[in-house]
Amino acid sequence: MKPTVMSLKFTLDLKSGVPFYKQIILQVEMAIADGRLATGEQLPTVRGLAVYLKINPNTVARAYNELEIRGIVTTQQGTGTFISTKEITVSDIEREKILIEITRPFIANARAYGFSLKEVAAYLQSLTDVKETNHA
Amino acid sequence: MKPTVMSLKFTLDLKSGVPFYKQIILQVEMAIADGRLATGEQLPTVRGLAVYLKINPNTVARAYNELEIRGIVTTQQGTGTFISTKEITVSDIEREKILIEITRPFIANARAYGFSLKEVAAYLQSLTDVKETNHA
DNA sequence: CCTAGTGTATTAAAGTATTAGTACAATAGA
DNA sequence: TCTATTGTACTAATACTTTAATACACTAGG
Repeated sequence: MKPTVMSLKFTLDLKSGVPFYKQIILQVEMAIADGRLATGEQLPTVRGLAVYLKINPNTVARAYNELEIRGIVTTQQGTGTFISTKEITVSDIEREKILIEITRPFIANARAYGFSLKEVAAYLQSLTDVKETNHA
Repeated sequence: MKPTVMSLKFTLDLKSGVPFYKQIILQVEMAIADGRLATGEQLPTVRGLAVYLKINPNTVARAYNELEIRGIVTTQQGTGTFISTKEITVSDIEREKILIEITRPFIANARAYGFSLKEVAAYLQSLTDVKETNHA
């Protein structure tokens, strides 16, 4: 059975200010993350989802395009859009870039509060010690 | 001696596509993170930096405003903009509370990007190793 | 009180992002 | 091949973002 739009429960928050295509991306990513969409499975068609959400097909297509750029889905004109069978792998360099990006403002903030880098690092380290006893 | 624009080496990349005000925010954050700007120190004045970068004062002001919203700087009309000094006279317990408060969203963010706590802690640790060789 | 220096508010121009309308193109299967 | 189904391209309308011009308001020091 083909995955239906309904089974994925797509919704749009019109008041959030978040662009429709970004909301779609987010919901696809979440559906993959919690297993509602498995690798190889077909996404709702561009038109099908567009009709269901009462938006233009191009908006859905844009979401799918960005997901393809990120390597999350594969699209085939005339056939459909599918969850990539490949693992989502960003390069180590890309990954480090992201880590730097999100860490920088945190460190700036911590220092603004009078914490030294060393102190913050030690705290983070102490947290890992705690967590390790819980699970993986 | 008041901190000068020159001593912080502000620059704008006109071709990057990154908004000027975001570039300024980034450079202030980095200056704090690596110790070139300490708590209590004054940032370049809105006008001073605007003239130096050949942009409108409002653009600098916008950067400073966002930094204030993030709690990184404090502005006083007629006086200047300063790196926040929120540290004073809090107990160790209060201090740890603050650290937990500011660390929690950071960890949440990092995990949302697929980084494990261990991984983040290790990265922070690696940063301290570098910085320690420089100064306090 | 005045003045030089500081940040702020208002408005407008230009660029960019977002979405939709419409038409086109590729694929699979009868 | 034919046709229904799939994604795509192009264009334009609208809203948002970014920056600047200009004028205003607060503060410290003489």
